[in-house]
Amino acid sequence: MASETGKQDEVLEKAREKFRNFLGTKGLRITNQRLAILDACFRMEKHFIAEQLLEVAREIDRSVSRATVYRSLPILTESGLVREIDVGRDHKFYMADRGRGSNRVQVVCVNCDKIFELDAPFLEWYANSASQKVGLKAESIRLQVLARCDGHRCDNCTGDNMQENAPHKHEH
Amino acid sequence: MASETGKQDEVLEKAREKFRNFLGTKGLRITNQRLAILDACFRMEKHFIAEQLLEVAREIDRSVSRATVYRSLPILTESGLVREIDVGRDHKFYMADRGRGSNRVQVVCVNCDKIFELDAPFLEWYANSASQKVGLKAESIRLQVLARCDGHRCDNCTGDNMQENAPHKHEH
DNA sequence: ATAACTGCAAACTGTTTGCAAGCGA
DNA sequence: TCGCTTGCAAACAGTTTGCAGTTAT
Repeated sequence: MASETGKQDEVLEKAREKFRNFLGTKGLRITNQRLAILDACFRMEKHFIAEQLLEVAREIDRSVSRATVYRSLPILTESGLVREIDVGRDHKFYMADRGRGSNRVQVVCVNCDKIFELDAPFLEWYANSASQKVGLKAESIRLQVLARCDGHRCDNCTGDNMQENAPHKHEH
Repeated sequence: MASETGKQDEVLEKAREKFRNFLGTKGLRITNQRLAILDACFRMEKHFIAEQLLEVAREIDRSVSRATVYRSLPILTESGLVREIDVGRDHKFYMADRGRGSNRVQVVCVNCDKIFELDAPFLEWYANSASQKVGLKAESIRLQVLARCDGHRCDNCTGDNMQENAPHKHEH
């Protein structure tokens, strides 16, 4: 448990440093609110929406406002520290990027709204291939499956939320 | 050209019939507005948004209102006559389903907002495989590539819109 | 010092909804 | 006739923005 916590701290420390660097490079200022929002992102184990982020960020710094959360999310996304995951539901989801990269499939349960993620290494190659076919240059890719737990509720519904994926290898 | 038009009429006639059947089966009523909206969908060559659909539907039946368009789209989608394509931009896009099925990739140009579509037959298999891994049952899948025309504008930007795809075979 | 940043509240945008009137079966 | 459908306008939800005060550099 101690080593777990230590590992998380290390991840957070790296993220903070990367964020400071990013802000510096871009000529943006390092503010308490931005740091609080970054920390909040990494406190979340799973995918989160802006409103939840606001809540957690406020636990860290009372002064954080909704507007600042919304203004910070694009910055965090651009810095690569946070991934935006739009599954076409009501809200956009976000998730701290803990180094898994973005070649992933999201399996979204339409019953419980939870998001599972799986690795899909072939995605990058595929994006390039498809873009080239129409004369464009790939920038990002998104592969999502809407699915449901037929009748019985899925593990995720009943138990707690382990949607923070299990990597798998099969890529055909 | 005559044969082209003839073919389109045939497609439309089939769509109307399918729609009538669907409505009947579901105990929904066949109204002029719903028929006008269906026709409008098939008048659009490319992807469209609700507002554009309203405009065209009104050319067919002056009385069609925005509310009815929004209320009809889910019905049309459920009937399989129209596909909903959410690319995570501001609007949702829709497109009449002319029998190509839904195993397709969308390549979205971030410069001109146009959507190219390509066949991706492996998608269905992949959706099932991924869903199974997390214990769910696949319902629909979505594969999208955001891309840009690096520097020069893409064919689609300059010319007219041929985003109504070119099928391709490569599926690895 | 000064330009970037912030919170607040109002504005926006696409979509949904309540309601009374209309109309298909 | 009966109740599903409709148009209208108001409501909604998530997000963005203008502004005046605050703060990092």
